[in-house]
Amino acid sequence: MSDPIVNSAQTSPSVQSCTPTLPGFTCGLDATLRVIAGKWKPLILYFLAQGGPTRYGELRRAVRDVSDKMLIQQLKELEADGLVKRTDYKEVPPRVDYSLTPLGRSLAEALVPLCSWGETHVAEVSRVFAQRDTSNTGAR
Amino acid sequence: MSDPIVNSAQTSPSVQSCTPTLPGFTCGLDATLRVIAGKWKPLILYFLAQGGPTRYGELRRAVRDVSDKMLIQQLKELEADGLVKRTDYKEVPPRVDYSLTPLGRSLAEALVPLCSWGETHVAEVSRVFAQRDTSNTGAR
DNA sequence: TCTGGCGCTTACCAAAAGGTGCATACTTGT
DNA sequence: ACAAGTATGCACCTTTTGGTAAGCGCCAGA
Repeated sequence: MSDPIVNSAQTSPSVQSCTPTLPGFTCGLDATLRVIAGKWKPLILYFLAQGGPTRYGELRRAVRDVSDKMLIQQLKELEADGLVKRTDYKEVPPRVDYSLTPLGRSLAEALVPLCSWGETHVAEVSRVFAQRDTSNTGAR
Repeated sequence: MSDPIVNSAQTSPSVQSCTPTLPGFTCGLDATLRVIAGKWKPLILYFLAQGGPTRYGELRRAVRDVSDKMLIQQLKELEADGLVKRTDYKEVPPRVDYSLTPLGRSLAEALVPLCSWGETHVAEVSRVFAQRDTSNTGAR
């Protein structure tokens, strides 16, 4: 029963700030991930962060390839989770817009590095995907 | 100073750095998200970033609730995508460990803000989930 | 009048994601 | 001898996710 794991930790140069025990989550990242789980949520948050209050239709066109069903659904969840605020101007042709709550805004800000990473490494990412597609004919 | 975010009061567009048109992606965030899609990938990356080279079993125990199938699968993808490196010491009782490539490390670093966000807002997040659970008996 | 847009809902389905459990080849501890 | 651990693979099956298509009430423009 002696511990066979000999972790020769050689001072990780960077990245180290995850509090070990949170109530219910393995770490802060875990908690965050559960909130932004969903194919479009990060994109929605990010878009709203950039554009300010946005009408449904605009959002729909901005987040490419999203369907009404999905967009509405994710927006509802984000709203229920207190990340976005829905404003319904009770007008004749429906008019509604969505904006970030302070909490949502803070999350959106935490997403910025991911966006930057993506921009910086588009080349690698593209290569990766090209490979994924050509390397097989059915799996995945 | 390195912080691009100018968090002013409100109604002002903070968060703005997403290059409008990338080849194939709607923006950098989109690209990133496709790479880290998968329930456990961010957690795996993050954990590896903290612990340095890690053996399979350790990882397995660290990322709570993950099954062998899933862990292996995601590790393979991460490896194929050039984010992690697998080292197989061809030993008698199998011994393998995983570590981040430079690319993987850079991504892991971009995840740090998300982790911090989660830590900072555990309270809110917990509330959200409690609500999700109690607010219904079948939907969602 | 017919068409189309607005914001949103619903029913129905296909695909993907993920879980369980068994198997492997070999070794070490009991 | 036997259970257990090590790193994976595989088959089977359930759950979740997401997409399609249709439609609704209302009004403006052709």
